[in-house]
Order: sequence, then C-alpha cells, then structure tokens
Amino acid sequence: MRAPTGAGRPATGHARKIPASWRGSPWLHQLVLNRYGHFMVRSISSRRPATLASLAAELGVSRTTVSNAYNRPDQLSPELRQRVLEAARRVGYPGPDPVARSLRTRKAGALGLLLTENLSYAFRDPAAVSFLEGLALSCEAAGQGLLLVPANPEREDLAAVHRAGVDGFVVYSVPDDDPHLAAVLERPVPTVVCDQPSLPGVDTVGIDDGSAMTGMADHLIGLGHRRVGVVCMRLGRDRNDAIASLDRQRSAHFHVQRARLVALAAAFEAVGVPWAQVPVVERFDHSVESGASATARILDLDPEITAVVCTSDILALGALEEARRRGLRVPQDLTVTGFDGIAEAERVGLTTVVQPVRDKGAEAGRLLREQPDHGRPRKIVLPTSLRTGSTAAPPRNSQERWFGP
Amino acid sequence: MRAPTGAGRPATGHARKIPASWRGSPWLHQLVLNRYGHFMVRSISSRRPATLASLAAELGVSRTTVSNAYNRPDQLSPELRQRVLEAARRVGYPGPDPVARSLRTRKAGALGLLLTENLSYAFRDPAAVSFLEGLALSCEAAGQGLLLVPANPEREDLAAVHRAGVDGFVVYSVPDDDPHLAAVLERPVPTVVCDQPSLPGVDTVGIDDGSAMTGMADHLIGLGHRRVGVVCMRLGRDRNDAIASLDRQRSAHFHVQRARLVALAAAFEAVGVPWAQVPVVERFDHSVESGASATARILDLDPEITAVVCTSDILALGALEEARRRGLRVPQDLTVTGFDGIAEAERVGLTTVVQPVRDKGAEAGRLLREQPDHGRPRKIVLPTSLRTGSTAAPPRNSQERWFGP
DNA sequence: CTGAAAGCGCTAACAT
DNA sequence: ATGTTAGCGCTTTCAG
Repeated sequence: MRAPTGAGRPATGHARKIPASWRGSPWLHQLVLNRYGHFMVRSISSRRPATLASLAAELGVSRTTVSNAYNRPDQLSPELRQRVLEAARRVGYPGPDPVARSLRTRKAGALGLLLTENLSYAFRDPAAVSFLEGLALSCEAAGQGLLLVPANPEREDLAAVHRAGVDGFVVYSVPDDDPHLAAVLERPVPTVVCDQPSLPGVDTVGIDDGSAMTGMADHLIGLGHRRVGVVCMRLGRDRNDAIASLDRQRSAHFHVQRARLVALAAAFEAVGVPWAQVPVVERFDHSVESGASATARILDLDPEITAVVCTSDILALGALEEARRRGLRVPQDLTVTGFDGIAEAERVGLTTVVQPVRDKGAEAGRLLREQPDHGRPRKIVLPTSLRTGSTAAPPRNSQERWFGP
Repeated sequence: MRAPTGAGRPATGHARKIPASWRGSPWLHQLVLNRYGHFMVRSISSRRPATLASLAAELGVSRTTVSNAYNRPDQLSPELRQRVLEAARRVGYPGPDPVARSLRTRKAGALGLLLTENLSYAFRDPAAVSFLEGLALSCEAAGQGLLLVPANPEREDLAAVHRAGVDGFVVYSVPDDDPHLAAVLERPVPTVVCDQPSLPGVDTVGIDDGSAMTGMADHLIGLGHRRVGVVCMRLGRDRNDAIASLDRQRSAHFHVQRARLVALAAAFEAVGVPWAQVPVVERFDHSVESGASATARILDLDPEITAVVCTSDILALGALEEARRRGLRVPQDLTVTGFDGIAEAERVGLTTVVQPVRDKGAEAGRLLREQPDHGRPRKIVLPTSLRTGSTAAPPRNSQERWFGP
C-alpha cells in the first residue's frame, strides 16, 4: 500500500485527484432504499464511492480483511467482520465490485447465449422459449447468470460477442456460416452448440432430425398419403419466401432443416413418390402466419394434396388455421403434422414429433459447466418420439381404396 | 511498464512466473475453428494466452497502439493496424478481454433482469415472455446484453445479485419484501421496477391495475353477474393454495394482485354484492392447472356461481379447461375472464384485459438507458383495454329475468 | 500518430 | 487471524 498523502490525516484513499470524467457523475446524489423502505444516501457529494481499499484504510485494517469479510467469513473473527460490514453500510460501500472481482478471479459467473434468430420470432416460438427455460434453470441451479448476447441477424455486429463477459457460450441453432458463431469460437471460452451447426471439435447437443422425420414420414406413408406438401423454415440466411428447389433443399445452411427434408424425401421416394414434384415451401419468418401462407400456397398449387408436413409446430398451427379458413376439416380432408411438441400443439391435438427441448437447454448448460480438461468433443443426441394426435388420418382417396368395392 | 527481466531478450511479457493455479489450464491445448472451418491452435502449450501487452511487446509497439487497433481504428495507420491484427491472429490473441475492459471503462455493456418468480412458471407465462421479448429487443437495439440474474425464490441467495456485472437492473414483478430487490437497490446502478412494487424514489413502469380491473368488473356487472368467484395469483411469499381471506386480500405483498382484488371488491360491493361472501381462491403456482383446480374449488363451494374472474389469462385458460371438464358451456353456463391479453387467450376468444406487456419491457430498457442525471423518479403508466371475447355473456338467471314473463 | 505513466477495484499467495 | 505484495488486462490522459 502506498504511503498516506498527508501526515496527520488518515489514508482514506480519497485523496486522489478527481479525474475530469467524474464531472456530473451520478454518485454525487444517488439515493437508494434499503430493505426496510428507508432512504439511504449512497455516497457523499464530491467524494468518490467507497472501495474496498478506502474502507480498509478507514478502518485501519488491510484490504484482505475487508475482502475476507465478504468472501470468507470464516477467515476472520465475527466481531471484526461485523465492524467491517457496519462501516461498509455507514459509508455506503456496496460490496466488492463484481467486474473487478471477475477480472481478478477470471470468472464471470455467467454463460452467454447466442440466439441469431430474430428475437421476436425466437420469443414467440415456445420451443425456443422452452430451450431457454431449460438453460436458465440449469444456470440458476448453478448460481450462474445467463447473458443474452445481442446478435441481430441483419446487422452483422460482432462487438457484442467480443464484449460479453462470460465463462462460456451456448449457441442456439444458427446457420453454418453465421459470423457471430465464428466470433464466439474465437473467444477463449468453452462453447456448446445446440441443434446446428455440427462442427468438428465443438461440443453439441441436439436430436437425430433425420430419423425423427423418417418416423413421421413412415407414419404418413402408412396412413396412405402419397400426395403431400411440405412447409419448412428458412434454409439460408437470405429471405426466400417461395418454393425451395431440390438444390436449395440439399444445400441448406441450416442442417436441421436439411436433415428433415432429406429424410422426408428419402422416405417418400422409397414408396415411389418423385420428390421433385412435391411442393416444398420455404418461409423466412418463423411464425403462425408463415405456416398459413405457405399452406395456402401449397393448396393453391395442388388442391389434391392430402397431407401438409410442417417442419415445426408453429408452422403447423398456421397450416391448421389455413385449413379452417378454407373449410377443410382436419384430418378428414387434410392431414397436418408438426415438429417440436410445444404445449399449444398438444392442446389442439397436433400429430407431431416431440423433442425434449427443455432438456436440450439443461444439457447445454451442464456440458459447459462440466468441461473435462481433455475430453474429446461431446455430441449429445437426445431422444424424440412421435405423438399421434388427431390431425393425421388416412386420406379420403385411400379410404375409398381400402373400403371400396 | 517495468524493466525487462533479462538483458538480451525482448520483454515479451511471458517471463513472469507461472502461478500454481495455472496447472492443468485449458489453455495448454485449446483448439478452435475459425470462420473458414479451419482449426486454429489457440495458444501454445506452457505459454500463457496472449494479452494486449504481450502482443504489443512482440510487435515492439505500445499497448496504446494495440488497444487503438481494436477500439479506435482511426487513431493509427491502416498498415500498422493490419500488422497488429495479423500478429494477433498469429499468436491467437482473441482481442481485448471484456472483463478487463469493463473494469477500466466502468461499463458492463449489459442490463440485469431480476425475475423472482420460479423460472419454470415465468417462461411458461406468455405475458412474462413477452415482457422479456420487449426488454431483449430494446437491449439488442442498443447493443446491450441482457443478463438473467439467478434468483431462486426458495433459496435466498443474494450472491448472484452482488456478482452481476451490469450497468443497471430491471426488476420484474416481485413482492414488496423481496430480499433480492433490496440487494439490487443497494447496488450503485440505476434500477427500474416493472409492475411491482411501487417504491418512492425508484423508476417504475406498469399499468393502472385498479382501473383496468374496474373496467372488467363493470363489464360483468353490466352483463348481470352478481354471483362470482375469483381466481388470483399468489398474494404473499408463502404458499397458500386456498381461499384468501379479506385480510389477506388487503394486505397482499404483491400490489398488482391487491389492486385488482380491491377494484373488483369495490365494484361489486357498489352493486350490493357482499365481498366477504365471494370466494377468492389463491394459487401459488402460476399455471393452467392452478387455474383449473381453483375453479374447481369455486364451483364446488358454490355451483350457482355465474362468472369466474381470473387475474391472469393463464389462470383463465385453466378455468376454461375445468368448465369443459364439467360439461359447462362457456359462456352460456359459465362466464370466464382473464387478464393480460396473451396470444393463446386471443385464439380461444377469451374476454380479458389487454395490457401492453411487450411495451413494458421496451420502456424499462429505455428508462435505464436514458438516465437523466437529476430527474425525479419516473413512473410510467401504460394503457390497457378491455377485449370482449366470447367467454363472457349474461348469466342464465338474468336472461330469464330479462326475457321471462 | 505513438508512447509512458497511472491506475480501474479486487483477490490470492505467501508471510506473520 | 490478519497483513504484505503483486498483479488480473485493459484504457486513458497527457506528452511527444
């Protein structure tokens, strides 16, 4: 500690010159309420806020002692600790500065979450919200914070990734070529990617989208559907609210969508349905309206279609809406299926693939927390199941075939 | 900078003794992928990760220059900047450490959100999620992070509040006596409280719960309802899944619930309904099931009840479920109303009070960002509206009175 | 346009 | 149980 600046006066730590940037600081007049509803003056005007050092000086003890009073109560006598805490309260010392502590301990006490999707859609998608719930719960249980890192898909602003003071990142379902993801990977902290993309050397948690969708396809094929349409989410970072060509399907930058489409194609081709003739309508915005408009497009193109397969429940909700609008009964006139297993889908009896979204979040958190020092990349694949609701049934034609003459 | 440790060797900053805590550090073998999908060695074994200082030493320039290369590109020649950035890439310097930067600049670049509600319920409540959406969007627009501060209502662990490196706090709907809130108010950063509690000297954003509920009460009274039951959310920090006494209603620690109940009571008493005889059933968990079970309780107590007023849409969804279960047609046999205006409520045609939940979040963010240096506490009150759906109609008895002989 | 000096506020290792 | 020492990694005046 450096020598006191004046002889007869205690080294309070306040003798330093006040920098120009201090002018107009809110410190000069901040009032706060304590837990009893009483006002408290946070700090005295023209005096800097107290720091651990100033408090130590005021009390005539060392910084360690003050620090210990907060962080290791067992390292000092209860009386001394009490004295420290009282003095702190008196001078308005709010306790150790979290940022300074983080710098020193090299722990931020928080995980970062990178959500590249437009936030409005993300928060309106119960599947994403459930993921968030799982992750948040897992963080809460570990006493860690969860930092939502601002990553607007439009503006390519990586600064937020660089500024995030976190101990690790969870990346939720971003395209292969997302620049934010690249920035995250350059940060020297562990990272877990959820759903997509799958990167060598990076921990991952997801499901087997292909086989899950194969299950759904088989279900529909078993019911007798051959003339189907598909509604899918965006396949690239560009907006393409239109039919997705075979090429586009196969080269999608979102491997989750890609895998689901590929599985569908394979299953239907296997029973003689030429996939090139199946309308696959893509929507950039993940919303109920998107599902409705895409379904409208499909039915306009081919009114003979007996089943609309959606790659998410949200889209399927829109498909149901469009069917209602057209007076098509589900499942008698039209079969509709989803993917995810959100609560509202269950309430309306949607036939869908259920995936453990919440668990994904929890797993991601766990993986980040249990960083093995030298383990190979971990790839967690969670199980899915098919929920047969009341929105899928044999197509009318096939029923005629089965029960006809 | 201190003198080089050795004469003939450049001061690389790596000559320092390696502390014991370094043993087994992940630095020794971290691999990462850069944006082109290539592997990159983050740092060389037995060597500390590069810092701004070490990079500067390596390049033979000052720390300022390296710092400027990242933070003020206009302060140095493009060539030099290029050289710096290349060297950084070469040695695996990930850019300025965010925590150290925060300490120096006294900006964390993030807002903290304190959600005292059990997270599972919070994330299952579309109103809370919409609030989060509004807040997150407002943060994103400002390039700020949003830190979910772990605050388990059960364990009273204030450490997380103390450790949160944020520039301000948003507190969402907590009881008057929440210890986490007290801890937040002791932190020397601006704070905005949403919904509750209302504290002198603290900025607030909310709605006029009393008059909103009065509007709903008047609507029901106008329809002819006199025999009603109420389902409300928790009124205190203790679990009380039962009838709430008048006393409990009036002394609720959640002023939002209190205001709504008081308004209901006043309106119905004004038309001669003795409030003491109105069953007000409280539920601790905010869930659809709670709404259902509370409604069941009410109908068991008094099957003659014609309307169930719920203080949230989630609870009302449960009431609808219970009505369905009992074969009661809504609104012919039973009127059900909600509060919030969530999307699903709209889809099922619930009669409810619509409040601008998303705007609340956005306002909270704005308030925190636009801290006037010496303004008086700001109390933002957002408008609400009554949405008359298809779940409220005159009670059967009253219809008989109106259309009978 | 570049560099030297001066900390931001704290904790951890090592004494005493 | 308490103190001393030594930075964590960075930005920012203020001089050149």
